[in-house]
Amino acid sequence: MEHLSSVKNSCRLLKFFLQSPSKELGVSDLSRKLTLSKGAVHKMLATLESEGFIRQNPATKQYYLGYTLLELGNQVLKNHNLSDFVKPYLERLAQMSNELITLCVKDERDALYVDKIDSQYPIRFNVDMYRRFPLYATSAARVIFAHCNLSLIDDLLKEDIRTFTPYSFKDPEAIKSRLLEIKQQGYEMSSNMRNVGVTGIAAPLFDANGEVSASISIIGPSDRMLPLKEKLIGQIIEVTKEISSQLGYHG
Amino acid sequence: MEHLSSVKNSCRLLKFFLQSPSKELGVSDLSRKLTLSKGAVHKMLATLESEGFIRQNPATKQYYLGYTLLELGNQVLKNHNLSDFVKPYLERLAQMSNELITLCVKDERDALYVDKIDSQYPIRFNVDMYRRFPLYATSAARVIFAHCNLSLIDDLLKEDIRTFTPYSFKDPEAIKSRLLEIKQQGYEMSSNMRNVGVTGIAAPLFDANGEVSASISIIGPSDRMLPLKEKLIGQIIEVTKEISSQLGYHG
DNA sequence: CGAAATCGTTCTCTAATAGAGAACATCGTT
DNA sequence: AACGATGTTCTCTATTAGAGAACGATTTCG
Repeated sequence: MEHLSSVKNSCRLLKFFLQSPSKELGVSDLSRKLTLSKGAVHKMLATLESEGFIRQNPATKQYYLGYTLLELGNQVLKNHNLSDFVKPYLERLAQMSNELITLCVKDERDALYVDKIDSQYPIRFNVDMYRRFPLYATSAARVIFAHCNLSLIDDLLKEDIRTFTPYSFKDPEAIKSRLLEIKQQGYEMSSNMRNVGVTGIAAPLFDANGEVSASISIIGPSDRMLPLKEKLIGQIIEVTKEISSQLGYHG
Repeated sequence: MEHLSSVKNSCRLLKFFLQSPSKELGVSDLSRKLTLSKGAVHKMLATLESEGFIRQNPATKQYYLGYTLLELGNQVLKNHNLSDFVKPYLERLAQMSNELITLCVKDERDALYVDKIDSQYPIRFNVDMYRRFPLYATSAARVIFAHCNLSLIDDLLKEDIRTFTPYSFKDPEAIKSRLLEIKQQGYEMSSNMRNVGVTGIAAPLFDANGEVSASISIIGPSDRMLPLKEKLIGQIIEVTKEISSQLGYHG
């Protein structure tokens, strides 16, 4: 099955803005990074601009992401029924713990947070919403990862492991055995993996088919989280079980 | 200048999800609506799926917008400095009026709300964020429209006027003369144009070049807004003048 | 229950074009 | 003034985009 090359390259172009530190990018820069000719990149940009996906700064002649992408991104959120369904449960957890509560979903080989309720503490942890990260990187992601096919797990762990702190997993085998643990005990708790001094507790959401494609987590400073860990683990398991059964899961 | 046809068609395909009532669309449906062959649409969808812009529901075989678009849309918001800059002023207006405050921007021939602060009243008006609408449709948009080139104005008013209520403008000449009024008095106030029983008051933001590409508005139920209109007009003009001068405008 | 319609997918084929590369115009810098 | 960077425009051909037909699998309906 062949893909449309120019479409694929345009998608790569747009996504390049996600990993670029500057919000405006030039033709030459893009052509180098994407290893495409300047002419080709220019034609792609012109086409994307005509559809509102890209705009050009008249002053700098450089290009930036257009509002049409904002419209489309918002549509993705609107389509996402799970958030609406889960929201009341997140709020309940937030009230019980007063820490950051997140809803995390899987997308192919990545995970991302699609909803959250912030803690009310003056010192609180914050997550980047709507940004991809590896399935092994955070508690919320790992608890989903643990329920994935073994083939996906092996496949992903074959690649280079991205570490975020000195305490992050870096050995594929260590991750794999942790995933087994997670699956057995039904939740995941970890500290310092993604951010030093931060502890996350996460539990999976099962849908009617018994599949796990989302998770809920409580995240906060370790000094507040660890003393309450038994209580928090109990709460998150209770709530996620209730959601799963509401989703039609009989496990 | 030729555009890349497959890229253009893929953009059209993605945008079609914005105007579709259902969040999942099939190949046949899309091919009919876009007047493209099923084979071509299928190839586009497969390519977009490989880049995370589209996903397929295995159960229904239909397609829906992917999380990558959420990432990109979020990036657009992050890049948008104006919101950060303007936010404190919006909050000030919100405190003063306790009605919905919006930040509206122009994008080509459309306008969209990119930021807002909700009213605290139990009965309050709400706007769709990040959705395009015509430059003549709302107070917030018209106050921007009034400062556009005459060529753009004439161009846009040549097309069919979309009306939203029985009170919406539908005559191009009426709109044009209203735009002159707006430009002269420096603000716009209107009722029932977009939603019956709703009144909006809007004033433009001038940048350092004296251009208007954004506006701020106060929107609420007419029965609360109208008795206070002098006060509200004064407040919004005061605040927008302050923002404009902070943006480097000396007018 | 079986026929017919509709679906998504795959295939073939050629007219159309995507993309490399060179040339050009316009900057700001040295 | 010359240079190096940019964005833009051009030419040209190997590639491919997209129409249309055919496929198997579902679903619909008589």
